[in-house]
Amino acid sequence: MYQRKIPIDYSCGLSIAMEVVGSKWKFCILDEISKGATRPRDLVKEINGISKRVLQNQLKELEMHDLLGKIVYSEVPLRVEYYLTPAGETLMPLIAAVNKWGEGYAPRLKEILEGEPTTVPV
Amino acid sequence: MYQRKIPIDYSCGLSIAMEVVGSKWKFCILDEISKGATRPRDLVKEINGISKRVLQNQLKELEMHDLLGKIVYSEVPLRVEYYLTPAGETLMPLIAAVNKWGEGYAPRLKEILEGEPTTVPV
DNA sequence: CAGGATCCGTCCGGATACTG
DNA sequence: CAGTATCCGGACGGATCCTG
Repeated sequence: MYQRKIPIDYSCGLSIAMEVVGSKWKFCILDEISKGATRPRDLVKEINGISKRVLQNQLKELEMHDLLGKIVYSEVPLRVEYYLTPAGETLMPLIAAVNKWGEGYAPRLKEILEGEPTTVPV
Repeated sequence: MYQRKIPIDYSCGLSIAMEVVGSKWKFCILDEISKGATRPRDLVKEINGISKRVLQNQLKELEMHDLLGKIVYSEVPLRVEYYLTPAGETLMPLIAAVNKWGEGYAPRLKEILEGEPTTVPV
């Protein structure tokens, strides 16, 4: 199993939050699930650039942290649906805020990454 | 240099945000700087578990993304101070919200990680 | 389809040493 | 003190195969 090098600082909200949702994908996953993409297959399809394997890991962690729940339908082929737990729901306003911030920041990032092509390249 | 596997989706706020602040340490760094720990040495001291090397990387990225600015005083020994840019300031409400969420979630995480020791161990 | 296991290359990050 | 470079072991993640 995974062993932390340093113990969690329960007194620091940021540490806690980063421990639980501080990864590149979790907000996206929670967001997509809230929008109705409840099955792993759909999530892989909807989330830009995530692989099946990484998704599975993230889902497992989110479930372990009680942010996601899971229903297994014993059908053939197998069907599984994830849903937001009450704890997961509490993240939605945060995710919305982060999303909004990102939208506002987008032009700046674009400028930074693509530079100012003031002169037309030959 | 660093080459993305997949192009950034500028239309998705979450993608943008994760690209820029989606790492374990950046919120902590910005938070500490806003609290007055402006020098790298202080940041290493204040931030639980970060190494000098990783800090330098994160500072460089934050500066590159225009969330942090930097003043170099030509003293001996050298002194450098980082500060929040206006763009960096726009993150503060978000960081506060994340921090607050983490505080609220802390008890649950503790319960999950440390289990329920209902019976007293010998 | 969900998801676990394995192989294996890549990259991250700690330790260390050096410069201005 | 701040910042960069190098070495190097370990973790991460893609590709693939297999099961229920």
